Amino acid sequence: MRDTDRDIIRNLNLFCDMQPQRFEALLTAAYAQQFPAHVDLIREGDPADFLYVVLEGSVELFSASHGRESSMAVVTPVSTFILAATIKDAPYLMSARTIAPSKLLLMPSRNVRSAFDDDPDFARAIVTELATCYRSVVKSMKNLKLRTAIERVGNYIVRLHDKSGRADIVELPFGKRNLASILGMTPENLSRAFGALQSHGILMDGARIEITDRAALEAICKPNPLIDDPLS
Amino acid sequence: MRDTDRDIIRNLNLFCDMQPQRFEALLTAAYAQQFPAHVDLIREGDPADFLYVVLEGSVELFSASHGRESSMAVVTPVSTFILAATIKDAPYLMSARTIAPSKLLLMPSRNVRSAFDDDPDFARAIVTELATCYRSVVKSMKNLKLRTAIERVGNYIVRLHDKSGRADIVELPFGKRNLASILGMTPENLSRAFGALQSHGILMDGARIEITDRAALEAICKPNPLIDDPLS
DNA sequence: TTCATGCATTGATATTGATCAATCTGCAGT
DNA sequence: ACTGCAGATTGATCAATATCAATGCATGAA
Repeated sequence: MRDTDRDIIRNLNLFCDMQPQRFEALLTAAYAQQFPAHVDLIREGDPADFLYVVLEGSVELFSASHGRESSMAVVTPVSTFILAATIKDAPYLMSARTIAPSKLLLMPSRNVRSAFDDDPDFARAIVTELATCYRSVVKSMKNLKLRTAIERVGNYIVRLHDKSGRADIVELPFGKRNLASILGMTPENLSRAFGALQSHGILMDGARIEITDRAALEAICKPNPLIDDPLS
Repeated sequence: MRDTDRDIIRNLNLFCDMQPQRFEALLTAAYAQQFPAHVDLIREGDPADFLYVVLEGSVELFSASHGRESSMAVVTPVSTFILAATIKDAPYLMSARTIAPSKLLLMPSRNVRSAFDDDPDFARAIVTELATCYRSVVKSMKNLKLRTAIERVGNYIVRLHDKSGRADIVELPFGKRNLASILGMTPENLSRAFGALQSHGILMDGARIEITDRAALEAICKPNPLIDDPLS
């Protein structure tokens, strides 16, 4: 593994408090690998053999049942995914595939679990990480249950706007097909929602969105920090 | 606090590995309290001053935003709620109210956090608990995104049936209004879903449900262990 | 008992969002 | 450049679910 990757991982909240020799041991058992876009990584129901860290690119977590399929989340650098399955030594609840060429780190779950048993600092870091993941799913669920499709799309744009430091123009970080599924709607409806929002402060141009009237946008989509704020 | 309560709490996965004196310290700072039905316990956005344990009764976790409201989960004895907020010292993401007369244990969050800092065994127990909570929300989300209203209702009945040890007749553990909200639909639609399922292996009578043809019920609602199985 | 209240049910209708179909666009590969 | 393909858009229609309204049915209080 390249030293730059090593340092990036080392600086993750999850690993930064680990005892150095434990961290090295964990890394020795792990390996980084480059994947092309649209490659299946894991399949729900399979045993959780590895904990994954996204170093570059992006990964879609999705789930399917009886012919239907839905995206649950997109994981971007630098964060882990399927930590809960790894910890519980339980089957994955979600499948994963790359949506862009991606560099991933694979850590054998057994090693993660034993590090977690031996290193109280690591265990604590995992608690915090899991609590954050939990709260983030709860927020997604509130987003789904308490909002209409248009509100979900509007708030997604508001968040993008904030993440960009309120730039006039923001760009969708992945395809509309994926976004629609994440937001719990069909691509057709996402398209129509974008259309409808153009009279409420935005201007679409392909994957680029110009925010022309933030106040109007907020008026229509009613942001709520207890749903949208990634912190808190 | 009564000794029986003490023993019940002590036997929770979350607390059973704690060092005895830490457990006692935690309990000393905590207090049990009886609440009538339909009492508001916490409001989303408030600081997480206490970790709650449901000893008796049942508690609804719900959330509201701009006039809409939705139940997220019902917590029954013996389990904790809002653990993630307590750990992160972050505001509650959900509100809580009793739906039946309930006995609750309130543990000051500061004490929980310091026990978690000092006691590696407790920290590990919390990890497991949080991982379980996380996976349970993910399952709820899959349930919502991958299924129709009727399938959600059907699978809810299948789960009830299993929990009862496959008794011929099961009883809804709380009101249909709450159930509808949990399952992401209106009470009217829940009513209609029950009606529709009567031609698929069940027989409704108020809050009592007779399962007359489990196979027919499963055929219509297509259970999936990666959504419905509380373990795994 | 009687009333009032809240929940459940039922039917009619409205709205939302999904599906289907056709077209368009932009990019990758040749 | 051309071709082919996947994704995006648009419109028409359909299905699912919500809303509104009316009624019925319990339960508990007076």
